[in-house]
Amino acid sequence: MKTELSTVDILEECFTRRTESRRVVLEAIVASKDHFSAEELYKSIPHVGRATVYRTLSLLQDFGLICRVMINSSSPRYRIGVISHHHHIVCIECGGIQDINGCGIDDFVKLVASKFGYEPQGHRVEIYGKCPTCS
Amino acid sequence: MKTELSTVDILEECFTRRTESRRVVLEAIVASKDHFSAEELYKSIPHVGRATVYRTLSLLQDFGLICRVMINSSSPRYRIGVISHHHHIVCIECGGIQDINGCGIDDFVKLVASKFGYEPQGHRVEIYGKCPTCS
DNA sequence: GTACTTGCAAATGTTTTGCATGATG
DNA sequence: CATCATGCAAAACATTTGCAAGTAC
Repeated sequence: MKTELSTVDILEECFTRRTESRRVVLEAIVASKDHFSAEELYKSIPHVGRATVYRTLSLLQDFGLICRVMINSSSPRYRIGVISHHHHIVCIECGGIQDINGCGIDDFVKLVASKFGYEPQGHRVEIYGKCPTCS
Repeated sequence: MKTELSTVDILEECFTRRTESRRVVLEAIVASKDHFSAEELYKSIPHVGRATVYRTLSLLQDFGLICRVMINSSSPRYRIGVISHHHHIVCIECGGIQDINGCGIDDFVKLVASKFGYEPQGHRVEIYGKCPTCS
């Protein structure tokens, strides 16, 4: 599974205009190890307006390059990853997020959805618990 | 599966004081068919202050009687139910939410968590798709 | 040059807080 | 009657929008 994102690729493919501001936002996102809030992102990059940060986040979300996760705070946090087929395991102690893939989740979801007559378009599976380090 | 909530029971068990405002808030929540936002709830009940609505929601969440779900809007929505073991299927068309239980989800979660060395404390599974009516 | 982007500031929306007043046990 | 809860208004945040100026293509 390669989540490697080339900022250049994204700039080329997703936006109609390649701009310095977007490049900076993208780099900050790619550099972020874990989840972040819009405001945190904004504060971490000087010289880029708040509105631009929010607008870029919104676009990236539309393109499915980042996704929103709700941990415990009231405001949403973002992280790199596709929202529509999203599953991770969250540590309630340190807040760390780890991807879980290839655990038969996709099949499981498909099964459950069809059981309810739904046409599955996406899913989100979040498991909360203490990670090995914290427990 | 009985999600039957007696407002009186809740008033008795969860709060140190039984008040009219809390009763009204609880009734509005129980009466709500589906998910709702804090603001919607506030507007639906006259004579109860906004702060009281938020405070009551917060308390009920602590008690695990309601849970927050993020659909697509930016602000969180609430619905009756336990957050720690929560799974539902959401229609992306009409926004309807349906509980999914007894599909082996608990076992599945336990399996995945242990695979990653996590001690599972809770989980959230959301499946998105079009419900039979909307598709 | 045209259309898309930006940054700012203001508008909008949401949630929390301080505090005097009122209700509960 | 002590304590907890309320309602209001203000404060604190978070997000969106309007718009003139700047930039990419």
